[in-house]
Amino acid sequence: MSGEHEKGGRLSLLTVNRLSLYLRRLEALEAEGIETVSSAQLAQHLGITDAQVRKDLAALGHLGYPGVGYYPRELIEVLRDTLGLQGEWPVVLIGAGNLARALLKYRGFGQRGFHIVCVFDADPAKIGEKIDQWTVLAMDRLAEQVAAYRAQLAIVAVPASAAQAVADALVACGIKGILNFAPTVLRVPAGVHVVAVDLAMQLEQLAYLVRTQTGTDSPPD
Amino acid sequence: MSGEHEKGGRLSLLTVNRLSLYLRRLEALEAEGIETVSSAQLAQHLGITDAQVRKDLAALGHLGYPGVGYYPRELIEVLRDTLGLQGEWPVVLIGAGNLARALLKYRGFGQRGFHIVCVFDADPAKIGEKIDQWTVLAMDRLAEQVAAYRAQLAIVAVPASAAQAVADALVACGIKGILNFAPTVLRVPAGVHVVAVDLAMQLEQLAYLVRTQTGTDSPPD
DNA sequence: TAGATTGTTAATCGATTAACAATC
DNA sequence: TAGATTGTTAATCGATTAACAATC
Repeated sequence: MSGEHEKGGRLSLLTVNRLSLYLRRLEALEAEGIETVSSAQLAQHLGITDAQVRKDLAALGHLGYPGVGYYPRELIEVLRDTLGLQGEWPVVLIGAGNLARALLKYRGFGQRGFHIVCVFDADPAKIGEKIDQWTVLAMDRLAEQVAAYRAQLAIVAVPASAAQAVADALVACGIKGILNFAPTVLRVPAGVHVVAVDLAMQLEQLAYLVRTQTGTDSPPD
Repeated sequence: MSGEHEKGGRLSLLTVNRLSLYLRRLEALEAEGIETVSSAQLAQHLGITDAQVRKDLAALGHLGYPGVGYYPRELIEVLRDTLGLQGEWPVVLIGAGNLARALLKYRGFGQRGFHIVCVFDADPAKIGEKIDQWTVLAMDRLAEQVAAYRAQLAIVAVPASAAQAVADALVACGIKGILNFAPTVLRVPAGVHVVAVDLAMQLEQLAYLVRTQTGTDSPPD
């Protein structure tokens, strides 16, 4: 219905991530009532080159107007379409610990059409517990719920020691994408995707940047 | 004292991230009592090529033994040194909402020498509140605490609308690295580093992967 | 010695940028 | 028309991989 001759799933993940950032910025601009925006303006906001912005957007079609720029309203539509954000995505959450609870309350997912439909935990003490609108379910009800909601995405927020077994169970249920918060590498078969959010690794990266640029040779103290 | 002729701060961030993953794997191997490991074994675990592993590790010195492999014990030492994990890193946390609380309880940071030394929030209702060992402080005490702990790193876990002002305050205090959880692009001066953990973006990336590989053209329902 | 594995080179691959004709 | 800005090409830059001599 929309985006007839899309340019396929050929976008690199680096590009896809930038598209997410463009989308967010464009939504803010539209909310401000801005009518047009140039590649140079978008680029400056994100701290990248204008050529990069044009190349990324040109991959989605002829969306810009020479001499004018881009219309946020039009671009938002195409970006949502490209990123698959026009529909709703049911997501199952595995884990009911501190991080999982924070993710349940995070508003950012819902804004993008991602809805956590149920929460699971292996700990018998947590089963049946109410967290806002959710009730923690036992792991043996995973397959049934994934099927009922036709969920393709899962968030794994369990300890590293349990993560691989959880991933195996998710794959067995037909889950196709896993957002993994456990600090471990998950092995999944081809056709299943894992995106890792590795908090300690990110902090290590930051520490490396600071330590190697500051000129200070070691952390203080 | 350690790592005399280090090969400098020339490592790309992609490499640094892989070093973090090698380190974690090597620690697990050492705990299992494994004496040697080859680049091929490390590569298989991470799903990358053995040439990549050797190239990454060769950048840190001649650490491998032809015909033998690498000794986890030795490599761990060098990796910790390279990543700046030999000392302790005091970190200030801005925000005392759900995500911030989850981060306070996250054990993974402490294992790597990152310690959250204090927590700040702008909401007067939260000031003085006790969260485990921490007491939520007012933002006007930021400069004093950053100086007292000689903190160089900060974690920003506040709403997007407040994030830039928080970043500005952190920069003014001399913070050199910011781990940003707010879904917004932070502008900071040269010499200050930002690493973004953008949860919605990561989920969008996953949705893109699933949608473009499954053959399904749109999310279910 | 034979077998295993490294470190490194050269080749490949992919992503970014500069530049500019085409367009409005 | 003059000015602004796109889409795209070619050049550049950087990261990954294959291959293999050197090493133990």
